[in-house]
Amino acid sequence: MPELPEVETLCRQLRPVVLGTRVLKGLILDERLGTMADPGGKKVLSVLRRGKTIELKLEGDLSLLIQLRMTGRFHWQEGNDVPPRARLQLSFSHGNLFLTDVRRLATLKCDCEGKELSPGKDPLEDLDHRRLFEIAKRRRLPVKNLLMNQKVIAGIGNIYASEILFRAGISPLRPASSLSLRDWTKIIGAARKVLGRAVRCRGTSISDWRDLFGEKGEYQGHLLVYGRAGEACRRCGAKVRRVALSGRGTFYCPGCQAG
DNA sequence: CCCTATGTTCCCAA
DNA sequence: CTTGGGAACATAGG
Repeated sequence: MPELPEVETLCRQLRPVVLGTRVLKGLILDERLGTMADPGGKKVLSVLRRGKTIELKLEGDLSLLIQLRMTGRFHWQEGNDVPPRARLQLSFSHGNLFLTDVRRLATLKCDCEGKELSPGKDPLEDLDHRRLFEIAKRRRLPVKNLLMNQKVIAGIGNIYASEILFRAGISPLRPASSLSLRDWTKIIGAARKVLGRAVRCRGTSISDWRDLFGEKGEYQGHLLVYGRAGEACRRCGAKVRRVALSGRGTFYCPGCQAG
């Protein structure tokens, strides 16, 4: 479920809660998650977002890298009740951090080497239209698929890709190679606007996304095309269309995104 | 039974 | 070797 704004929301909420405090105990509750070096007794040094990955850096060069994938969620609970579908528990003196996950697709990687991750560029920081143009000019895949390539841009998923392209006025079906430098400038501007606002709204809760404290986000009220197939475009009144690209629902307005 | 679902990775064909 | 698409992963809901 979580894309950049949802993961960023979790990181921002986690920091004041766990930064500088000590993990008392770490428990893997679902074997499928894999193994983890014992985080017991270690202080949380930083909480970082890299694309859609959350990195908890602990003392002793121990990093926990968590990808929530489709249905992974973090919960902070002051009591010791284990929520349903819990897969990971980190206990602190003042509460517990749980990872729950209905579909069990989330992953945990434990890195004791202190290695740095190298995902794509972050759309809220170092995105450069010239670089994207160079990457795109030899690619024939639809521009939406390139936007969702985490090695190119880290953090954009299926919901925000449609929203960003709508705001940029560019059809998601266009081959990446057909975009001009100016098109990429528009996309970067739209991405910053959409993602920035979504972060301030604490994400999009159209089905089951909830933040660290179980609260819904508010960006679902700002969606202009995602999930609106057959409804009138809020900008031009044309019917919003849904097509499938690589099996993913893709929404756009044929009026506003003709080119 | 069918299809859909906010993600990533593996496999295969071009 | 690269590119891009589909299946798989696992589960729920319409």
